[in-house]
Amino acid sequence: MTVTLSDVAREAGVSLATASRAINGSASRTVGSELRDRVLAAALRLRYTPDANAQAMARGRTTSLGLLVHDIADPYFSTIAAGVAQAADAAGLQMTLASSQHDPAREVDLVHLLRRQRARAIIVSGGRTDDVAINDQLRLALADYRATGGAAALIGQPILGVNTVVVNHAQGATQLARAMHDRGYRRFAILGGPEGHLSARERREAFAFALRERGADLPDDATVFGEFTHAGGEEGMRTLMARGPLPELVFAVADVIALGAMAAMRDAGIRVPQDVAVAGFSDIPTLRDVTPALTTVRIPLRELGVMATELALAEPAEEPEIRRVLTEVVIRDTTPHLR
Amino acid sequence: MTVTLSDVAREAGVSLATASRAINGSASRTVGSELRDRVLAAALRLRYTPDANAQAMARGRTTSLGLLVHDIADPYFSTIAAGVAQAADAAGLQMTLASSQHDPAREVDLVHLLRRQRARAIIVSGGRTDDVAINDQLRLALADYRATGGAAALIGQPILGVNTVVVNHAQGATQLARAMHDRGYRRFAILGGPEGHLSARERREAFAFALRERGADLPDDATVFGEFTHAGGEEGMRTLMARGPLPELVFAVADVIALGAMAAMRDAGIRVPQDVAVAGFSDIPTLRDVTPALTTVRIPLRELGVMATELALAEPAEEPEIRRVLTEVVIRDTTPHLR
DNA sequence: TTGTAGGCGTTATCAC
DNA sequence: GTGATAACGCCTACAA
Repeated sequence: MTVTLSDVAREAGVSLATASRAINGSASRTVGSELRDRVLAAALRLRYTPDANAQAMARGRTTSLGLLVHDIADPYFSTIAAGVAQAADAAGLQMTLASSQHDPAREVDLVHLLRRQRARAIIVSGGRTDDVAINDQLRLALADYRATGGAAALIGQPILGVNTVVVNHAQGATQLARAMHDRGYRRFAILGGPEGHLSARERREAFAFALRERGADLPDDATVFGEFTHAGGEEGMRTLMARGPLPELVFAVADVIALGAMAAMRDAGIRVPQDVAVAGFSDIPTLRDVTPALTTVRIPLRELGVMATELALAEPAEEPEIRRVLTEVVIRDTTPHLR
Repeated sequence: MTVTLSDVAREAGVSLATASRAINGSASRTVGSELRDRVLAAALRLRYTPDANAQAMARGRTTSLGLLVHDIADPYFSTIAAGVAQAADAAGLQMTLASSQHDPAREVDLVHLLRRQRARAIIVSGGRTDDVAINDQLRLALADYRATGGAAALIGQPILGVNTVVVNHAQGATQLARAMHDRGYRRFAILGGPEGHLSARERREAFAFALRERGADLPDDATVFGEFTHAGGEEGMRTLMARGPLPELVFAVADVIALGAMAAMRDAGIRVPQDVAVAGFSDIPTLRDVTPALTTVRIPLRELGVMATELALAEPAEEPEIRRVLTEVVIRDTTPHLR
């Protein structure tokens, strides 16, 4: 049914070894041009394709790179994925994309799965939570993977002894808080995402700290927790609206959350920014189509994917390598000067 | 370095065969519970993971499914990908995502690549063009793939003798044209995407035909061609604006194009819908965050991915199976009643 | 139920 | 430069 290299060798009248070398161009050995042409012609005639699995076994390594995301339909991840795809392609690797659907346990399973496939590298792009047990499992799974020759990189928190692209959320959130305070905002609410989500926590805590430093009003219940999704933003905003007097500005720890909040306000007839100002985090590409244009903190998402890929593929060093990425406040139309 | 099944067998004091059966649960043979426990314990102790490549070779099939897209960062494709990921997961398959970056030739290469990997199934989700040579190559590549036991499905045009999910673009475009005419629009322009892109062509021709049937004004140069991207929409709209009197309504053959057009108009100070009405096609999830809300023709994208996966994995029949999907006009705020 | 042995398609190590 | 042949890690008749 399937044409194998032996078939090609027989058809070309050469040995299996020669056929292999002709088609694959061995490292040291070289094949005479006449035989090589005969082999290539035979391969073409028989419509032969090498079996990547067999090659993987014989060579002891594959050519695929695994990318773990929380949700591929989320522009945050699909943008990172585009970066990874680009870098992987440049490195001659195929990308295997696995989605954990926001389930940390599933993420661990997926690392194991990728290890079974003997993927050349694994990139974990979704943020971690403060669940110690799960983090240990993930750390262990990655350690096993690396112990057997796998290369790994994370995007997010460097808590696992693996090469990591660390995004400086606190810096961006701090700058954002100050900029908003400078614009005259004093009463805030925060759509904080999941309580245990580390990046979300970093963003909201830095934001809150910077505000309090300025003496702004930020009661403890100013933060509403919820899912790291559009729906989570809608729901959080509805909670805020039901509560009574609206804040002057709502800081959502992620753009998708901010967009959900804006949708909820639209439905409720609340105007942005006239009635409430809004700021997000990440600067997903979607924002270019949103009006009023959303103020946010820019993370270079696509570059994140590229960097993580490079980091994963880099020569393994003693110490896990950490690459830090700065964030940048981008002020747009949802946060005009207030007074 | 890597722990193999033989190691586990030795550690457990059983034969290779028994270890294999214990860990994998063979079809017919069953393993005594005592031995099984011993094997499982040994595997755990040694942190053994089966080698998927070796299994693939021995079994003659893999557990991965390839998805081809034009651009993973495009919400159209990432939504389809989410559907495929979900269905693939339900079928116990891993998804390998490959992006052709809108290059049809690359798409053909990727099919070959996936064939090398012996992927269990391939789904080609990007629309085809009218390039006969490329289409032949793709057809041939898929035929080769299927001849060696691969399962394939397309989303788009059924021109390749493969199971296909066919979207009825013409129907949606026709209904849209009529609905817009009913609302009083008479002067139109079309942002038509790439000239040779089949889905785009279907949409714009059906739209134009339905309009002319109603006697609406649609000069030949009413259609501006361009890339199937946001940037393509911006550029097309700029061309339209430079041309002189604006049409009453701009029909973009894809939402991303429409969004690009709206961005260009925003920059130019042209108001939607007061100055120009806009309609798109696809109903990508992004639209929920766009204001004014974009009128469009809904394609059930996520379901498309699920259906294509099912179609690919379905029992191979005599005839290639065609599943037709209807589209539905969704009128929103960018196209109010005109007169 | 358990073990033995051959085979899956390539690559790589040796001789020649 | 070319050709046998032994791995690679696992599965699965077949035999016991």
